[in-house]
Amino acid sequence: MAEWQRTHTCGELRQTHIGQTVVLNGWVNSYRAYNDQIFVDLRDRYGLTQVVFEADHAELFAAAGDIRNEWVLSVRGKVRERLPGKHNPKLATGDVELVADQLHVLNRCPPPPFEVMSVPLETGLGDPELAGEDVRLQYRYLDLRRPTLHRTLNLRHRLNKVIRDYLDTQGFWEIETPLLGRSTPEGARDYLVPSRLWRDEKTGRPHWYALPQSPQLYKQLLMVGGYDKYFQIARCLRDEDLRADRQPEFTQLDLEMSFVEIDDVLAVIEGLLAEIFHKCIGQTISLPLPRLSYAEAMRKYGSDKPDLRIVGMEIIDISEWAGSTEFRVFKEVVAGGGKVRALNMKGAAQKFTRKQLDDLTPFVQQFGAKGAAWIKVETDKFVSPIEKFLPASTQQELRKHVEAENGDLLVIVADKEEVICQALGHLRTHYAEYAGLCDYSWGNFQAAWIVDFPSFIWDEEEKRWAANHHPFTAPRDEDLSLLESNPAKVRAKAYDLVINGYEAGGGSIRIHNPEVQSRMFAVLGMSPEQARQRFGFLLDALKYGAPPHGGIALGLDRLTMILSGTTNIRDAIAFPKNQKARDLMTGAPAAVDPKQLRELGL
RNA sequence: GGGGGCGUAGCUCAAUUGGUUAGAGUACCGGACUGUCGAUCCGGUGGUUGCGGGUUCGAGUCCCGUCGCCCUCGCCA
Repeated sequence: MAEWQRTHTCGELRQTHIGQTVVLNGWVNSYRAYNDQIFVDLRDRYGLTQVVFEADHAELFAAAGDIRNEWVLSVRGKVRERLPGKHNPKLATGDVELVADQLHVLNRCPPPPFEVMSVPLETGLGDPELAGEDVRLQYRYLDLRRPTLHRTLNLRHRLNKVIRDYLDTQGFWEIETPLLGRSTPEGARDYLVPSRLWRDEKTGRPHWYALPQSPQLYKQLLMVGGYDKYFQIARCLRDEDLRADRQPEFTQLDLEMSFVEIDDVLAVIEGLLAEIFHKCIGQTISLPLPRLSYAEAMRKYGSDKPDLRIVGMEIIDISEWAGSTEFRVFKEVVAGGGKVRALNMKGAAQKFTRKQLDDLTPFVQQFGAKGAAWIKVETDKFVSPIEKFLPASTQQELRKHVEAENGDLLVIVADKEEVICQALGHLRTHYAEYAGLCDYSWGNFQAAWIVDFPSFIWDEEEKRWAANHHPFTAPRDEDLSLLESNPAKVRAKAYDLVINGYEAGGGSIRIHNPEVQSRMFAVLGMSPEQARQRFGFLLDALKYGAPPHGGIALGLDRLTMILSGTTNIRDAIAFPKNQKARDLMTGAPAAVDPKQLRELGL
């Protein structure tokens, strides 16, 4: 071992080490210089240790005077107990300090573009004056030194390990699938990779691989291949616009099982989740998770990924009541086939000023609604701009129907059903915290399954039915007969895992019957020839004895984000891209050498 | 592609109604200091107010354009 190499980490030294000569390696977190002594806090992945340089060691002391933040040091010295009253309870190593007798500067560091220095996690003070995210992304290797990111990536490591260990005990095999595949239509935009060896004979242009949006097709083929319990921690790529919880490349736990129905898949994932919560963050979750139908989620929460941390803020259909009132706006919407629904914010009436109530209308207009009516419910009356249209008996009926109590605030939107869901759903999440009807503190995890999704949604642009999940998702057996006659009513054997308002995963039971698969393509307006051209290999495979099968994929970046308590997916990824899909550190995407392009025929 | 927010010192921010030489904290440089620990105290360096144009006696501030970053709608089976 080289003399500069560490014998201990910076989070390790305790009173039991007093008197020992040790070597620490690490980065300078901060330094405090006096006439006759210099304190340096040395930081590594494991913690922070105070190093003291004393003036009686003249040469060493002079060298230590040059030390600046983020230098990489090796310090040898003797561990000693701190002076009485000088112990630092904020540090795990705060009872001791290292008195230096030898210093190796392993590397210097210019003043960094932003301050990395961080107070230890155990102080709970967090990172002071965190620099802007774009600067931190440009110097990601510096940002990664912060203990917060160390902690998140450690959590992510444990998540991966727990998944592998648990699924192994359940008999799953981890199998890799190709990154270079064939572009298939439907779904997200592909990232394409040109082939150097193959090109189109007519145009001379290269043929293309597509990077996987998910290993969907391969995992179904593995089922046909007899690998009845498969999983993979797989990178997926989609060339679509980004969000706070979406990256162009992301990681999924991809999983598939044969000879199963919905309950079998959900049971495996519930077992895995319990293990994850227990082993990654020391929490217990109660099983089984609640299941909500898509229809119910939309009706009560206006969303297929409701945040169930919000309580006392449900949407209630009041169409029947509204249609019978003398208020023209309501009557006309109901007569025209629309709906009227109210969001009841329990006990929130007094929190909203007149201005804030007036601002509800522009808020819902973002989602296509014409306006929002509000009612402050008081013991003996309604306070509302539409109060004059509602005689006392009518008010009484509404009060009873929505179970309104003194102090509740009702927000009413009359429109097409989708518009109401959008408007009131967003209203619910947007105002929950202000209305005091949610607990967003870390540790409150509300998970649920959303089931019974519709198989199809109408694509207005293309004037055809489109697969809501994907075209291989099996319809519920009892809905098969509606496939041709009433596609809108067909429910899929699909399920989403929703945690705290995020879609953490989703999957389905697949179609294993070629005849059903053909009918499915027909509904989607795809001719047998088209289907054959696009998915021929899968259709062939289904013919050659495909077992009934189904699976799920969990978004591990999102899961890490949720478990670590951040709302930014970039905080859960070591080297993320920004909102325009750029890597600010490497500068990707970038132009390439024309020679490379010529080789590819581009 | 649409909507919103932001852009001032290396970093985090301030700057009254459009009005004097654009300030502070931190980092950096120099000095002081016998135990600090997000050290403290004194002094100093540091600015094309993202960029371009316009209005005005006068623009960090108002207008137009443009670039960048964030949030969001569309999009993401």
